[in-house]
Amino acid sequence: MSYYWVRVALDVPLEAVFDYRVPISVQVVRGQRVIVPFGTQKQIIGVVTAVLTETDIPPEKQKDIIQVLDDLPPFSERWLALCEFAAKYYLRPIGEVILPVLPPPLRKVASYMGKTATSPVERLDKKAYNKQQKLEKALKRQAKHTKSIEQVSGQAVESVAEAGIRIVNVDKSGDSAVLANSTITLNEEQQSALDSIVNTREYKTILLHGITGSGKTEVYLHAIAQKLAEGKQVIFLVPEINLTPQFARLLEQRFVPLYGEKAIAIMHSGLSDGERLQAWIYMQRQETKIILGTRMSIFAPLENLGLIVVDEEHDASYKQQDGLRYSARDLAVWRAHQLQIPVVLGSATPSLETWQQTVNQRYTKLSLTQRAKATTLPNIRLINIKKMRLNQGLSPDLISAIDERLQRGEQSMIYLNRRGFAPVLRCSACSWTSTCVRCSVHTVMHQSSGQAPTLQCHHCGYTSRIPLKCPDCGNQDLSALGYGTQRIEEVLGNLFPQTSIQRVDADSTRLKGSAEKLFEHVHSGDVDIIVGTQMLAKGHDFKRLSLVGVLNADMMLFSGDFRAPERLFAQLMQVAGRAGRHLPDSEVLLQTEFPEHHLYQSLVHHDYEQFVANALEERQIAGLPPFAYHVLISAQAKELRDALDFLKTIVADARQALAAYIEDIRIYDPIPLKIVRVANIERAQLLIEADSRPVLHRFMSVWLQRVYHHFRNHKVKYFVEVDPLEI
DNA sequence: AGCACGCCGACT
DNA sequence: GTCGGCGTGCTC
Repeated sequence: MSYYWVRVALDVPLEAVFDYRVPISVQVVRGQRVIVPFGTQKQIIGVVTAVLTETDIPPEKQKDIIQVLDDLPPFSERWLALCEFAAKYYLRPIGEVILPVLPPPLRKVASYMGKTATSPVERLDKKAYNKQQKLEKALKRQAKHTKSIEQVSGQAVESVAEAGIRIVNVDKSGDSAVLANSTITLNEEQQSALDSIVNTREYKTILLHGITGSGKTEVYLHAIAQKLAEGKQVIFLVPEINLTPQFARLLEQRFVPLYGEKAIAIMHSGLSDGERLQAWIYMQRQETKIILGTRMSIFAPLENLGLIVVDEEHDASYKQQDGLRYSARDLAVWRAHQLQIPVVLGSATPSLETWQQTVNQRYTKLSLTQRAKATTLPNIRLINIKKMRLNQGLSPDLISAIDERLQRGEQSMIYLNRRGFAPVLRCSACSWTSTCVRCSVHTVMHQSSGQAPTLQCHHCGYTSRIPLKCPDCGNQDLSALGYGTQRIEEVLGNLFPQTSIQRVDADSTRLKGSAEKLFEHVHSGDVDIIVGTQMLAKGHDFKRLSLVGVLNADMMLFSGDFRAPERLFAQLMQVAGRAGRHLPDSEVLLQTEFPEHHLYQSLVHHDYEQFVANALEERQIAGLPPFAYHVLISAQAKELRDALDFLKTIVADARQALAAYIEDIRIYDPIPLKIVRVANIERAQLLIEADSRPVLHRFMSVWLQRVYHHFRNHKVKYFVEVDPLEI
């Protein structure tokens, strides 16, 4: 028998490619999934990246593929090129890109090995078919009874069927295309931004810089409508799962009547395997017109894209923090370039990387400077708390401002980025503070209504009861130090006993789906005061909100890395933007000990451009991104020493063996992470910096090959991150 | 990353 | 004797 070979991408962390033998009678093409044997025990699913007429693998090592999976069309060249680029750019093997982006049923052998040995795709199709049959029967039955009613109501009727699927009777004859967009008229700025987007017929990255409330969403929706009308597909990225429901509603309202249910797919990590598979199938069969979702949606296998939208492009959530550490925003720009289509990056506070690209004319900047609704920007006031006596963390100004809102029947929001009751428990007699046994951090005191207080570690999740006395000196007077959302909720409850207070943080929204319910509750208007963390800052449009109080902003001012101010400014702009979207005389009160700080001064004047000019100048002087490029290697081990030694060893190797490459590269000293130990693992990191990205990449790929082959050490695990956000 | 293989100590 | 601890090496 004669054979040929295929190169298969596998989800294994190995810097190698795997060639398998295929009998000539079996057809396999690039982009197809195959089941192959791996090692002595396992069978795994891989993706064919090349078809070969020969291989270097010695014959005794060669194995045959087990099965070719053809339940979906093969992945396209363009899609594979996207994955190949991502693999190369983020310095990972191709299999670690391709397989993890697939819904689990498509990449797990188990889903093909059941009793009936069918494919999960077929099973889902069958299920959908049965549902459809059941539905049609039900509709027929219903039609008999309700014929007369339908005649009265005339046209499109929404009906909820037994099977739980919503059917929309599409009225194809009517002028619903006009209807879909005519609901809101654009102002001049919005219109000209829209024109600029929809008239683009080639690659262009457009920064849509619009203050909160300036109606970016409306511009997106109009642009999407236009591209869909041209028969194109659209990717719409949002930073987090929380934001998908509200955008889904908007998109469904406008586009389901025109294009049907399947036209909109949702994709995020909160979906079940089945839901993800279903969305993926519709996409790969090109039935989807719009994919709305979080970062993973940038890998949507759509073939006829006309536009990519990245909302809140500055948001750190676009960067994946484990596995393949990709930036969905950056891949969006790459994909737009590949396809020669426009990509819109929207933000009120663009990242410095994006802004700098508009300065050097690589990206096009479009600005929305007016609030779409006729409200003014909130007045931002800095409360100098340096010499002020606070009442349980709250300044008198803030308390009376809240009181005022209560009198007027308006909503207030207290924002503090710190969940729990108090950040630490302390012994008033000795120096004991509550710390985690597994991590080098303080444990946080938690105490919410009716529940026993606990100490929790926010890094490893370890939870314990509150000690009755100090473990060091036996003193019984332990005090909760500082304020978290739970404590502020309690304080507000005491100050304003008759009011309805809702806390919104990771703890109050822990259960699946409860976040959405909670936000609905807030929107319903029954809530007078909202207390919460950054979950509140993003996207939500609270109609009755006219006061935002910000409590611990200073904490972020000097903490963390060189990007901390940028993040803080974006966060504060965003949270300030919650106020006064609908009500006049709205204000933001920010408690700070440094009111003269230029960041706060820019904030008071709603002056992002001043802030960004300042920040860019600082970055340029310091030789930091966006004027330089970073790669970060982090190492973990039981003992910090081992992690540091590993990093020192590979640096020494680079200096010795790669002297030719290293000339324009700056390698910093390995350092322990600020939080050295998490879950009993100690961590260190190494920053590599260069002024040229190609130079940095060339060096890194050569170096990492050496590290992989010569310094594998089972005591130390290491990760490589290109363009790290936190260093 | 898994998984097997292999070489040492503790237990029925 | 054998169960199982995890160091070492391999996966087409």
